[in-house]
Amino acid sequence: MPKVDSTKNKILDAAEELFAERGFAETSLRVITARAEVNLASVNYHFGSKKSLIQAVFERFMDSFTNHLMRQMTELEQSHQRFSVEQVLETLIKPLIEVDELRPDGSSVFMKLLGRAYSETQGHIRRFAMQKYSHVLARFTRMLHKAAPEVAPSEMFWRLHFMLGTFIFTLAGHEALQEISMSDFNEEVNVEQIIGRLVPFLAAGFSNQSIPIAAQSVGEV
Amino acid sequence: MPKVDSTKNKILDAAEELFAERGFAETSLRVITARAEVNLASVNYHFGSKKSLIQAVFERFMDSFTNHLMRQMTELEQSHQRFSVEQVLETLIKPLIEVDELRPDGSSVFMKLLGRAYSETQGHIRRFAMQKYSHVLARFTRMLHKAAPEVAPSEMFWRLHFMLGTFIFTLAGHEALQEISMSDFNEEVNVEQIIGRLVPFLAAGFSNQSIPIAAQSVGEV
DNA sequence: GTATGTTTCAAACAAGCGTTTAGATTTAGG
DNA sequence: CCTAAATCTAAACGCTTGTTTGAAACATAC
Repeated sequence: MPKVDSTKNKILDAAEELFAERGFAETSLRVITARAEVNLASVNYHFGSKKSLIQAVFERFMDSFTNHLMRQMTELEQSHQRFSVEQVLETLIKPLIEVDELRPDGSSVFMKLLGRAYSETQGHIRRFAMQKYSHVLARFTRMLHKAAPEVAPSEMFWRLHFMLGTFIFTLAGHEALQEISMSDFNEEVNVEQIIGRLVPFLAAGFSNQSIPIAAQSVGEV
Repeated sequence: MPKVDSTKNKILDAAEELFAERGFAETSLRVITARAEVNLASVNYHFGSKKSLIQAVFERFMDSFTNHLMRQMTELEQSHQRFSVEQVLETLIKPLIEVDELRPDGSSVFMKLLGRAYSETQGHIRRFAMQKYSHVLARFTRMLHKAAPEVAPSEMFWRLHFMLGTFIFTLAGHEALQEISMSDFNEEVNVEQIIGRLVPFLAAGFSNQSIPIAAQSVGEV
């Protein structure tokens, strides 16, 4: 797919930025088409409705991200017979960063958008994502299980979602945190450094042996 | 403050539920006043604007929560000379649960509302909260530092926000997760059990000794 | 009981929304 | 070059939004 400046793409680009900045409901089609420099009616012509546009925006960057991620997971599996939880988590880093570096301004639109999609609109996007990208999540889960077979499946489920939550939540709001960090500690940190702190934090939580409730059978892969 | 069924309170109660269910932007004053069984104009009469109403809703439950939390922290400080990270995190549990149990239907409105407030509206509520409740956060930070003095201040900052993120994110979306857990593992879990899994997970991450970048001085607990 | 201040109410307001329409313009194929 | 399909455009549609209005209802005090 060549990167053409078609009306459709101009709308997607503008919508992506604006949705990330202001949220879905708070962004009108008029400001989107104004920034994209296209006619108002073209949104409905090309996408049918605003709801479909939101989904199209979400799908475009999510496809890109999951493709990167799948490649990273394959790479890890092929290069290492055994791998750690930390290594599995690290497969997220490159895709997470590269998806944003493609953008012209380079401001991390992806993370903010993901945060919006997760919380907004009664979780309707979330359900869609769980369906369309379930195979990616399943593969990621399988790799985590291989890295830490001592964690029981149901416990694994919860810890995985704890990790996803932290990732999305932290990175979606990272700009505010970066500001505070700068003013409180005179410490300039970029997104990669935040992830660098985040991964060990999560890996430690994930691999934690103290199981709160009933311990299940400890199997093997 | 006696629990009066004043128009003002009826509006706050209805708005709280609806904001949690559907978000701020997606909830109109008309549905709020309809559920509250009051006149549409009374919102502007009592609160001035919708924006002020949102802030009033947020403030009411946040005040209640932070009061509980402050009491819990005092209790822990008075009963133990030394305490663990896990114990500090556990001070969150009761306030988190009790704030919701006050509600008539008992459905965890608080967590959902907090999630909304965190992500929505350009972080405008978040900034307001950081300002008004900064002393609570400061005290919580101080207690964490006392529990784990080996964690450097800047590292502490990040880990604290990782934890906050996970807490809010997980609990805001806990209903979806509970559903999945039910269908995938036939495991019925309540909010307390989720928190029961969450606390050790976070404590392990927080106390993690493997520091990613420059290793600081390693003290003692 | 009348006067004063507060609260409620139905109705209307202007503004913004997503969407539709119908005609102009551009594009592509024979 | 002509035709037919695809795309773009300005204008309007119907609807919902937050807010305002001015009178009615209520409460309180003298």
